[in-house]
Parts: sequence; C-alpha cells; structure tokens
Amino acid sequence: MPKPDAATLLREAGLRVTQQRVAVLGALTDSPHADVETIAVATRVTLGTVSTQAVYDVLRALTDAGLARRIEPAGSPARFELRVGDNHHHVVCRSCGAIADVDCAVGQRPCLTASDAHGFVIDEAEVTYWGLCPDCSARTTTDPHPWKEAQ
Amino acid sequence: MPKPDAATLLREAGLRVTQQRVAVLGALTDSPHADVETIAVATRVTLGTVSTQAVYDVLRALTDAGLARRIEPAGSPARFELRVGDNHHHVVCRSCGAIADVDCAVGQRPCLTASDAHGFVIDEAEVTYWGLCPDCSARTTTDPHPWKEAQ
DNA sequence: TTCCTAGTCTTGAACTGTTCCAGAAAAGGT
DNA sequence: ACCTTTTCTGGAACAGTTCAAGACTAGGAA
Repeated sequence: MPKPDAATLLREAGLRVTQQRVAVLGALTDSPHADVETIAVATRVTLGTVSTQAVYDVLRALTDAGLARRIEPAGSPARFELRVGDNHHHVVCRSCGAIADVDCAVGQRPCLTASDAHGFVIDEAEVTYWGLCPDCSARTTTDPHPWKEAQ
Repeated sequence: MPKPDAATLLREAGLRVTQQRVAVLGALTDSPHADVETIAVATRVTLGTVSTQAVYDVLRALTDAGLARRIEPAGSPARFELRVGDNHHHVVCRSCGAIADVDCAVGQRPCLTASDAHGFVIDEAEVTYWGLCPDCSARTTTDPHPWKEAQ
C-alpha cells in the first residue's frame, strides 16, 4: 500500500485530483529525494505518457500547497520529498549524489540561532551535510578518488 | 589597497599570474558573494575585455586551488567568495537574494554532529539561513509581499 | 635576452534543467 | 449532462554552465 490516500491528500489541500498528481505522489512515496527526471519516468510507468511540463507543474502545485518540499543541493538538479513540516535536514553523498534524511540533533529548530544575523530576519535554517554514502565510502577505501576519473 | 598582493597569493597557490586572475581576485575582494556575471562586469571594468569563459575558468582555478569558495543557494546562480578555510555560513534574503556571512555560533564545527548519519561519512556541514535582509524586511512591513508582484 | 612549451584565453557552439506559451483535454460544480 | 475553470500537451525559449579548437602568453630553459 504505497499510496495512503493520495486523492484525499490532494483534496484537503484544495487541489484537483488528477491522475498525474496521484501518480507523482505515488512516485515520491516510493522514492523520496527523487529528481524531476526520475519522477517523470516513474510516473510514465504508471500512466503511460506524461509530459515533462506536467511533472513540473504538478511538483510546483504540490510544493506550493505544502504537500511536497523542494530541495536543491549545490550541483544537483532539484529534488523533491513528501516529508514536510518537520525540521529535518539532509546528508548528500559527494560521489553519487545520494541523499538521506537527518533529524535535527538539538531540539526542534537548533540551528536557527545565528551568531550574528546582520539584521536579517531569519525564518529557516537549512543544514546540508556533505560526505560519502556507505557504498561510496567503502569503494573509496580501495580507490581514493573514484569519482574524479570515469564514473 | 583593496588587493593585498593578489600575485603572490596566486603564485603561492601554484597558479600562473595573469591579468584576468588578478582582476577577478580584485573583483571578489571588492564584492564578496558576487555571481559570475557581476564578477565578469567588474573584471571588464579593470581590463577592458574578458570573455565569460575566462571568468569561469579563473573561478574554477581559484576554487580548485582553495583560494575561493563556490556557494550555490537554491534558486541562485553560483556565487563566489574569498573567505575560505574557516567554517562560516550564510544568510540569504528570500526577497532580493542578498547574502551575508554568519560565523558559527557553537565552537568550530558545531553542526557536524548529525543525529543519525545513516552510515554516511560526513566531512562538512553547510548551513544556509533563509530570511529577509534589513532592507527587504523594512519594505515588507508596509507591503506584505512586494516580491510576488513586480520586482 | 630570446626561445619554447605548458598552461591560458577567445570565440562560438552545445547542453542541462527549467520555464513560458497557446491550444486541447479533463475535473468537478451546477 | 453541461459548462467553466483548471490542468495537460507539445513546442519553443531561456539562463547558467560547460565543451572544443585554435590563438595567445607567462615564465622557465638555453
């Protein structure tokens, strides 16, 4: 049961229920942190044909409605996840780009305390941890910089 | 004296000293967090004509050599700064894109402690604070969402 | 000093991720 | 079942960035 009531979710957010939206929600449920291309492919497996623009439109609608969150690690195309509302962060693998969720270590909004905000009114602190995922880390033990050559 | 010995800086990093590199270093000194376009314009003021690719190449060389750091807030083109080596972060204005430096509040590498890294080997924690800069914040007091209409 | 060569810069084209546009199609209230 | 509004399709456009081939130059060798 990978899609726990996508239709209701959409309706409650004030969005129309369309095949594309349900399919995209399903794709996001199956693979969190997926990029647009991945989501489009997964959606096409479900529906047959879906234009790339429809996927972008759906993702924008979901993001605006607060059902999805857009994350953009430097150097990567945009990725999307359904986990919203909680203050969690991400670890990104420098080698393969894999992303995993990381809960905030200290309380609910720890990092919101900047030492000197220069007068900025801060409303969010986004933390991105950079490193190597378990797989790439293991591979690196034998080959120091696998991703610098052919990958 | 805005350029404290750019030539030496380059030489010590094992890089050739070229007009373009010196000029780009100067531009970065004058305006930290500048994007490529801004740097290119500033460089042309100094040298007359410089190709965009030369600017990209120089920035890549500087970044690889550890003289500059590339930062990419979501939704913004890449920006560069000369402040490297210390563990500092950034505040980004959601309205105008302005960026300011923020020193780490807790010790030297506070946020490196993720609650559960899922087996990732983390080597850096990047914190981006999002909010409104003083100017935009003041403007928002009278007009709730100025940046959603014409900007 | 002059010459040579690896390393740089220029010009121009290509590429990726994303957005814009106009018209066709579909959702859902009446 | 119909009509209005929203959404989707297909195609074009766009920004930021990178690639490629040749001209140029900084800086060490002769």
